[in-house]
Amino acid sequence: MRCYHGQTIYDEGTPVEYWHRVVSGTARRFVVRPDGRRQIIDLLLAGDVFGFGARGSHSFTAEAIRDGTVVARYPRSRLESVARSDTRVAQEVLEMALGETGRLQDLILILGRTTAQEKVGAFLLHLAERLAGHPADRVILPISRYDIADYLALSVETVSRALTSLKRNRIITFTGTRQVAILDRGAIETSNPLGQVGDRPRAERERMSASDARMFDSADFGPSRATGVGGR
Amino acid sequence: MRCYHGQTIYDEGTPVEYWHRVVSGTARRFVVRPDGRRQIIDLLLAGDVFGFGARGSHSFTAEAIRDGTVVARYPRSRLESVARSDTRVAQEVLEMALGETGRLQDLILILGRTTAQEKVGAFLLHLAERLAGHPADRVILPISRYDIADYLALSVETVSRALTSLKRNRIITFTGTRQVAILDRGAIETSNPLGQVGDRPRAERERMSASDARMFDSADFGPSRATGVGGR
DNA sequence: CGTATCATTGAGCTTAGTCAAAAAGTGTGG
DNA sequence: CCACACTTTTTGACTAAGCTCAATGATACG
Repeated sequence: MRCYHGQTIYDEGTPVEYWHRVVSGTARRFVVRPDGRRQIIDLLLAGDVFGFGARGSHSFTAEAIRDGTVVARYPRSRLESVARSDTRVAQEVLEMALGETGRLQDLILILGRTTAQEKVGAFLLHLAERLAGHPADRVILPISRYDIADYLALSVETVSRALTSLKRNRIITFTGTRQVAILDRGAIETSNPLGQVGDRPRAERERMSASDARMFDSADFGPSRATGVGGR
Repeated sequence: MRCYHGQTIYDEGTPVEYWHRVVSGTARRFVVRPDGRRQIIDLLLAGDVFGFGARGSHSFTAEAIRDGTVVARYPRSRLESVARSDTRVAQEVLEMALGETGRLQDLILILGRTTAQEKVGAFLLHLAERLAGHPADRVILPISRYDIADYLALSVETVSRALTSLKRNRIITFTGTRQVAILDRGAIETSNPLGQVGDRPRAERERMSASDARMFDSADFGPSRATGVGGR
């Protein structure tokens, strides 16, 4: 199945009939909220398998991003009957599902970052690694700033400004609007809103102390004494 | 395995030896960033299966939240050998993996919301549904405001303010600090930073136009003409 | 009844969103 | 080959929302 830019692969709400794999090109899974905002929840690159989340109907719409994107479809019923008889196939099916899980976890980690610069920086590292198959310091962005914005839950302007800022701070460079070179990987990975590193402000100081204290306190008592709603 | 508040179920970086299921109680999977900030990427309630993401070693730490949380462990090797011979088990294993995927997708949708009030509101609906097994209007929060904050990537203060604000707007009520009643479900689901609804500002007006135009333009030409890096 | 933790509220500051417009690519047809 | 139309990207000014720091209640536990 060869797709053009923006072509729908499957629609939200339609029954799950196939499993899909991106052979080449780029695609996205997304929802459009009632307020018209689009949220991309999964960015699909060559080799990625997708579209088996819900057993009933699709929770998201899938679209090709780049012209010429090729997507392979496997009939669900056939794949599952084969999996029933061949456990190696069943194993592979599971592996593919885990691949999707991994992508979603990565996105959650990126979305959890505080500043736009961190999000965009983490996204670049993530994308570079996925495209190259290993950590790399050059990326050719297969998607527009708009797509990045909808993927990171930021506005386009903020994405653009974050990129400019990263460039000004010599953390990345551009060899073209969509060609990025990562200069200072460490600055992205350990980046901290206030620039300082290694202070361990909150989790250790305030929150972990609770768990730690309790762990040491009650370790000898074994499995606790009370459960009442509200934890401790 | 009966756990106390804050007890580690498995540690980040350790090999994956078991699959886990929450029998009763509540648990969390999280990472602690270099800056000390904790990010919860998965909230685990009774019945949830977890801990099979990476095949090598765990990417996250798992901890019990409430005293008396009971977690069952299934040796990975045994489960997999059984799955190899029994395809029904293999099928179930896949179902469980899909359950995790669903939770992650839900979180991404929540994190993608713009305002704190929307995030917290969506979280309440999500939690109510998971706890009751169906959409419900009463929730007893099994976790603290701190946990909510780390789950939604907000500060505790903002979570607290969002709850107060939802209460002031008669969208929720409290019958206790951790007991919430949802009064106006619609106000949460369609909530919009500016209060207006149904305008479809951006995706339709600016972005979709691109895809739509191209779809109509090139639909008859079939699989496109150019692919060059950078798409359109 | 102290002593933690958990929860709420206030003041000031930083950051991202919004609105608006200009600049830089990209492809098309004359 | 160049001018035009369109999209993508960047930048500016202003506004609004969340984070930080700080302090004050509320609640559970020993």
